[in-house]
Amino acid sequence: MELYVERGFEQTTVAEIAQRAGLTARTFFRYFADKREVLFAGSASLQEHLVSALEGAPPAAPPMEAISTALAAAAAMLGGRRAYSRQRQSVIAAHAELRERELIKMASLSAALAEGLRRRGVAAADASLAAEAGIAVFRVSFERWVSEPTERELAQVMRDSLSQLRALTADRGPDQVVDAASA
Amino acid sequence: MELYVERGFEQTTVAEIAQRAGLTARTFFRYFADKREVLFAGSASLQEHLVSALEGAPPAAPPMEAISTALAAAAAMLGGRRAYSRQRQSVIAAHAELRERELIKMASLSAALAEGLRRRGVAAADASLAAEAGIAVFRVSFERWVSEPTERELAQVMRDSLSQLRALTADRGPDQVVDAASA
DNA sequence: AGGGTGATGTCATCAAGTGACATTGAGCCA
DNA sequence: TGGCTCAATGTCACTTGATGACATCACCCT
Repeated sequence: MELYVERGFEQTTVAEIAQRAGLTARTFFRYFADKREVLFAGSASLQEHLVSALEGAPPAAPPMEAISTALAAAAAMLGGRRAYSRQRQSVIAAHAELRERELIKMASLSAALAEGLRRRGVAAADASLAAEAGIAVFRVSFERWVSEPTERELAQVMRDSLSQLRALTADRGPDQVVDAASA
Repeated sequence: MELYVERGFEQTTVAEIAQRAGLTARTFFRYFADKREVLFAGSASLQEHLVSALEGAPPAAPPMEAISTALAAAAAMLGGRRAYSRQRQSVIAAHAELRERELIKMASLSAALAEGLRRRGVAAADASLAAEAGIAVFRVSFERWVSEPTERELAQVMRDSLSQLRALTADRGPDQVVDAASA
């Protein structure tokens, strides 16, 4: 991480990372599948937390409410380290390869949430859609949280984004409003 | 594509691809930034189509309606080649590196849609959220369309998924229903 | 003490990707 | 016709990422 910040991701070689850690490049690859993975080491534990939060939601809660519980757990894990998150995010944002890796982690998160929902008895179709929507909220919220100058809490940003999504999907425009009124 | 199907993505080398095309590896890299990009050559044109469909939506249409128009355009482009889409999808699904690339293409699509919405006068926050939600619908729909045995049209799957998302986000569970009734 | 076990190092090798420069060939113009 | 230009392609050399095979070393257990 030090090296990535100092000289950029592409400009730092695995040999250098290993050297600074007092190890060999070969050893590096025994701990990290590739050069990018260093920045995503914590993502597995984040995923576990989200899933277990999902499991802890009231059984009667509808899918998006359960997702909201999971998002709150995410906020609790990440919300305390805004400075670090900013630094990490700026490294990732600067390199397409890293953004790719981040996206696949998000996709994995989405899949895990969908599976968690299915275990709660949610229909498969609803589950993946709700999970995708939840991840969309996560992504947008996190980005806002690190980039906004205001010091709004991550959990709050997430709640706001979710209700914003609700409003957006509910808004079917003038035509549909007329239809609904005449129905 | 032939080689990727024949022997898998990792097992085929750029030298082999170039040889089958009657070229040199060096020349391959003049056409494709990397080995993965071959499978995503058409994505730029897909993105252009979606954005111009978005621009063509009625100015008064709310964000998600405009997004829905763009999704219809996507369905029109892709809906006719289910067999090819299946083959391509199976190659991509089998390799994490390819899924990464696909995800970043989707993210690029999302960013383009968000920008298109902003040009329509949608607030930035709404725009990115609506775009993300739209891409979520796209992703889920496409996956269903290639994997379902039924021969439902892609456009239809997309419409169904979108209204499903509407229902999911609207469902706030028993508590909120009571609140709403007492309000 | 001796032996197993896990972490690390060493070496060799392959494939991805890139920069610098040479070659070819098609079209064009005086 | 002869020569020029320009784009596409080839050739070569090199760096780096990544992996397999095998050697070593330190430590723990009995």
